[in-house]
Order: sequence, then C-alpha cells, then structure tokens
Amino acid sequence: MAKEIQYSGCTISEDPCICFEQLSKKEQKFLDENTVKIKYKKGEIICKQGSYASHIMSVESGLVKVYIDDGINSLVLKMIPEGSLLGLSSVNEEYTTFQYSATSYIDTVVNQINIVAFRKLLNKNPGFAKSVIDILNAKSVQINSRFFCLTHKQSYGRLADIILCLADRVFKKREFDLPLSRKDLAELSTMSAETVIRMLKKFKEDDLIVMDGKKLKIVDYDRLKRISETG
Amino acid sequence: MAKEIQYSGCTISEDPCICFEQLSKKEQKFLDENTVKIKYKKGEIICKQGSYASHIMSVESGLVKVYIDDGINSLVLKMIPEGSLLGLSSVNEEYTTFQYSATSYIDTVVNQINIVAFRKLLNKNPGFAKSVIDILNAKSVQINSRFFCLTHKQSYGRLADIILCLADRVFKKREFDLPLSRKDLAELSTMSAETVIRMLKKFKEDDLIVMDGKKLKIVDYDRLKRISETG
DNA sequence: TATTAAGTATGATTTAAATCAGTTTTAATA
DNA sequence: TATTAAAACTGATTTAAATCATACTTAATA
Repeated sequence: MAKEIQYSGCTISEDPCICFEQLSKKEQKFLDENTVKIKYKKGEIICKQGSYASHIMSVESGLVKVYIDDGINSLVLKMIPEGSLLGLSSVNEEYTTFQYSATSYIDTVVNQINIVAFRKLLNKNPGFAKSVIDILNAKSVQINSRFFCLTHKQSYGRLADIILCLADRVFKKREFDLPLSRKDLAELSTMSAETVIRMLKKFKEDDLIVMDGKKLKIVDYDRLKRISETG
Repeated sequence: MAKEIQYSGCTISEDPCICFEQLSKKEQKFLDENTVKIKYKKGEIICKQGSYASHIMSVESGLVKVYIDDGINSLVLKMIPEGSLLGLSSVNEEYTTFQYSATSYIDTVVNQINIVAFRKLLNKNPGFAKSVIDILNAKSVQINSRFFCLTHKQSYGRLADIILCLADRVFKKREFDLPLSRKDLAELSTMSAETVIRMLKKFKEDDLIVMDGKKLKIVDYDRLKRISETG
C-alpha cells in the first residue's frame, strides 16, 4: 500500500509570488508604478475584514496573522511569511471588501498593489492569470490540510504542528526566538492558552523541546513529528 | 455598530459555472468536443484522492460529497449540488492528481472536461481565467466560513447549519426527502452519528422539525436559524 | 522606581461530546 | 419469506479540553 498523505496544521503555503514572473518588462513597470510599500510594527492591523479593498498585498518581510471573526469568536486562517500574497480574494469584483483581517506578529513590510491595476493585468495576460489560479489552488489545498488537522487531531498534535511549522517553514532552523505568545499559539491550534501552557510543559518534561525565555529549541524532531502525525 | 458577519457551516457555494459564459462560440464548441458525460448511481466514487486527474468536472445533476482522508480519518470538505465545478484544483500542473475524493449522495450526472483542453482555454482567454479565479475565491470564502463554524460552533449549531443548508441551498424548500443518513450528517458536521441522532431527537421534541421516514420538514425556521447563529 | 497591566503558570471543576455496549427498526439479499 | 446486514436509536461511562480561580513573572507605563 502506498504511503498515505500526512496532513499538517501548518499553513504556510509555499506560494512565492511566482505569478509576477509571468509579466513582461513593461507590465512589471506598470505594476511597480501602482505599488506602494508600507511598514508595520508588531501587532498593527494590516487589513480589516469588511473594509473596502483597494489593493492586493504581498508580504515583503515579516510574519502576518490572517483571521476572520464574527464579533464574538475568531479563527486564525493562517500565518504567512515573506513572499506570500495577501488579500487575493478581493480580485473578485463581488468581494469589494476584505474577507479577512490581518495583523503583524512581528515588524512587517507589505507591498500594496492597486487592485484595478492588478485586475487589468489579469485580463490582459493569461499566463499571469493562470499563475494566480495556481497560487489560489495551492492555498486551498493548504487550507484543507489545516482544516483536517484542526477538526481531527487532538491538542498535542495540533501544537506539535505549529512548532514544526515555525521551525520548518518560517525560521528554517530548529532553534529560534518564538515570536508568538501562548495566546497566539492557542489561536493557531484552536485551543485555550492554558492548554497550550500545559502542553508546552509536557513537551519540555518529555525532552522534546527546550525553552529559555523567548528561545525555543527542538531537541527531538522525530518524536515531535510523530506526535504531529499520531495526534 | 454594523451587523456582524454570520458564518454558516453550509458549504454550497453559489458558483454556477458562469465561467463558461466567457467562452466564444468556437471555444464553446471546442469544449464540447472535449467533454464526456458520466452517470453515477448513489454511493459511487466519482474521483479518488491521489489518482491521476485527466479532467475537470462539472456536476450536471445530483448531489456530491467531497472529502479528504489520511487513511484513518476523513473530513467532508463540502457537498456540492448541480451547477458546481469539481476537481478544479487539478488545473494546477503541480497537482497532477486529485486533491480530494468525491462520491455521489444520490444519482448524479457529471461532465468530464479534458484537463488539457481546459488549460488551453485558460491560457487563451483571460476573461475565462478571470472568471475561474472568481469561482476559486468564492469557494475559499465559503470554505473559510465552514471552517469557522466547525471549529467554533457547538454541535447543535453545526447540525442546524446542515439542515438549513439542505433546505435553503439544495432543495430550496422547507420540506424534503432527506437523502443523507445519520452518518452522512455526522460527517458533514464533524460529530458522531450517535450525537446527530440525539440532537435530531431534541429538534423534534422542541418542535423545530418534523420527521416522517425520509421526510424532513422545518416547522420553526427562525428558531433553527437562531440555533445556527448562537451555536 | 513604583504602579499597572500583560503574559505565564498551576490546580480544581465542569462540560460537551465521544465512546462503548446494547436494542430495535429498516432495508437488502439469499 | 427467512436471513443477514445496515441504519437508527438509547442509556451508561469516559475523556479531552474548556473554564474558573488564583498566583507568579515579566514587560510596559506613569
């Protein structure tokens, strides 16, 4: 029997903005003329669900939290690192407003691309449009994976996923300064902050990770991976 | 304060295949030549996650269950009625295989569109591509809504969502023959079949619905809606 | 530096929903 | 029509994780 698919709660989609490579020199210049760069400090709001969307964004540097809320509860859809597109759902003329909110986990630089210009390029350059379709599809595959985990894995597995995601996809090393609070981790793995604390403690007791202040080091990657898979 | 967004666990995205309207007569003919019609009986497999995807599909009639699984657990991503596209994620050349499985809840007719032909049209006709982008975005907004509900609403609300979804989006009336088993309903609302049974019983006792054999009638729509909203 | 406020930590209690074990009903097949 | 199998149902028990209450630490601000 072939190896089964392993879903992960990590939702850093590997979708660098390759679509822009599809643009001609002239189109690239046109895009640049319709782009502005904005810097955000940690914790600032990048876009707010429900507000008018005048631009598509790409994250130049930093780490962004993307979430939806209904006024009572909120759900973190994903965290996205540099190189990702943001607010793409607003290319659809029916969604004149942002479908989700975004804030910065850490200091972040975002390029705002005029939405009219972006749409113009879509309608002119099929290769560009095709590439955007590919990105959207990759995003949806990733979201489904996370969806699966949040509904089926239990807490230990979900938390392991986030830690592995940070190591593998965000920092690309096994030791890093954790930029997220316990509450942030709780939101990402849909559980309470208290539960996160208890489970981190357990991970430490079991010698899976070592924490010193903001420093987090994965000492038993394989076992953490196994917890992610089994649970 | 403006009215907050109401998320719903229903995931019938109102995305008729409007993209095909963007095609010229000639392109439409080209598409027809590359399309075959397949009939499925209730419970048959329409596509299987992991197998090679040679076509994009559109549901002509029936009701389809779309789900992913890792060999142990499965998650129903959505049910889709006639008029929806299916397997769209495979337009991405990186996903040569289906990213999910699909089976028919009831007798279903599906059009299989040759994927090479579909991609050709995407690369030739930007209006078509733009329209596909819009559909993908609508799908992702819908998935996020359901994602929110499955992680935040509790069981009563999630089951109410499915019943309302069937009434509002599938059958478009408040009385219908329920084509889904208790287990199907359980999968759709991510809970156990036993819990579904208990909750349907409660709904009946509370005079929200009436059930007679396969017949289901919503007698207090507003109260059911409120349960859906309050969770 | 004192004061306040977040954030982290821990223990006790509650709770929603799963699981387990069994019965009844309905549908499918020999 | 008898036999088997699959759904539907019910009650008892367990369990994972939330919630509540409270203390301790670190960071932010007056």
